[in-house]
Amino acid sequence: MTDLLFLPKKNPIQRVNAKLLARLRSAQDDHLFKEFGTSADLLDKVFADLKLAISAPAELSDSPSAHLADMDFRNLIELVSTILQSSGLPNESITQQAALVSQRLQLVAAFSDPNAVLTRVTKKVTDIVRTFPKTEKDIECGRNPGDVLDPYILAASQILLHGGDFEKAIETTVGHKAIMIIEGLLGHLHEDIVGEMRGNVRVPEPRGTHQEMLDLETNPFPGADVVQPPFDTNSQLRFHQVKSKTGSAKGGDGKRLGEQLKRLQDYYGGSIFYDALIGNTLRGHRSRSGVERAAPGVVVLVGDAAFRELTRRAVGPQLLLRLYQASFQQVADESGYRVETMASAIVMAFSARALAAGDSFVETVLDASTKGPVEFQDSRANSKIVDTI
DNA sequence: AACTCTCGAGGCGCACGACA
DNA sequence: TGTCGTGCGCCTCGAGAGTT
Repeated sequence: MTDLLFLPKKNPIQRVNAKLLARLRSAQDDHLFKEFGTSADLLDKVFADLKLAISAPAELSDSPSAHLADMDFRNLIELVSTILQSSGLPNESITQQAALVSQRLQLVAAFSDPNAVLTRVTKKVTDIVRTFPKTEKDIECGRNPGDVLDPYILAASQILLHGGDFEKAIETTVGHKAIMIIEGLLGHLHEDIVGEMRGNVRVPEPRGTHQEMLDLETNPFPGADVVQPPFDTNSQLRFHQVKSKTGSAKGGDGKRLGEQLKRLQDYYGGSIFYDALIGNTLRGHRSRSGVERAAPGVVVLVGDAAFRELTRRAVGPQLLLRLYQASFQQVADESGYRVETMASAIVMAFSARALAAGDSFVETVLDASTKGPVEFQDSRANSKIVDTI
């Protein structure tokens, strides 16, 4: 059994389940400066990945790898262009190659295995895009039978937003639903991707019962999304709760999450962070005070400041965008999903139904969203729902 | 195995009290 | 009186637990 480095043997973190312990241990070695001593080493790796027969210029052998890895994307492209030029690459291909090299460099800086991450993200996005609404069934009822299309919102959208145009209102409904699906996707994706970055370990909470109970074997880090084990004698064990935006946490969440973070700190030591990736100010933060009250000493971060701690790079937001853009484009090309196409098909279905019932569109939605057998609608007639349809 | 239920997550608009 | 900080409710989905 290997112990985690830079932490006392008696720290309970040494006794978390073996699989997780191994991931924590390997994260301790997974750092840019440990893999690449100099900027030249880093650039040579990128050239090799892209099968370019070019070597990094000698002067980069004197600069640490972080120098290249932390360059702003535009400056990086400029530098790479110069290097490619002096390497004798034909002028016409330099712009494109410089962009490719720079993108790859940012990915290598962020992940030890960028290809695997890109594949996983693309698969996840593909799966989610498949669930975008396509038929009238998809917008009439969510996956929970209780989530039906609101006919009053639909009427408001038709009349207030689209000058009475029903098809436009359906487009908005389809788009709104798709956006909500995307919100859910990205919220989870951020946590996953940040957890896969160098030096980090993603620690999802187990589902089901006892989600909040700390158990070294089954649930060692309740309240943390990402754990950063120390990478040298001067660094600390760090626990992060990661949110997309400051407003994501609902009332009471700050308090609950703060209590959990506090418990982790009391048990394992180290420092605790409450991060929101998107946001440029702490003003208007909905749960800052809640988390601070419950966990005095917690570090609350938004935007760049959060990315700096989570990615240990100066260009964290760019790293994430690079990955997403590559993946979204690929999935869009394959799926060909268009809100307008879906909406017009859905309106045709509604139209047939309204015609059959001799009603207007919204009227049929109103019926579908409010009518049902009494035993489905009245708890007095329904001690236990028996689906008889 | 397939379906349903349940709980908690996501983001946002809104209300309300504190404060300048 | 206007702005800010903070928490709640709404509507959505995901996924484990429970049921058939």
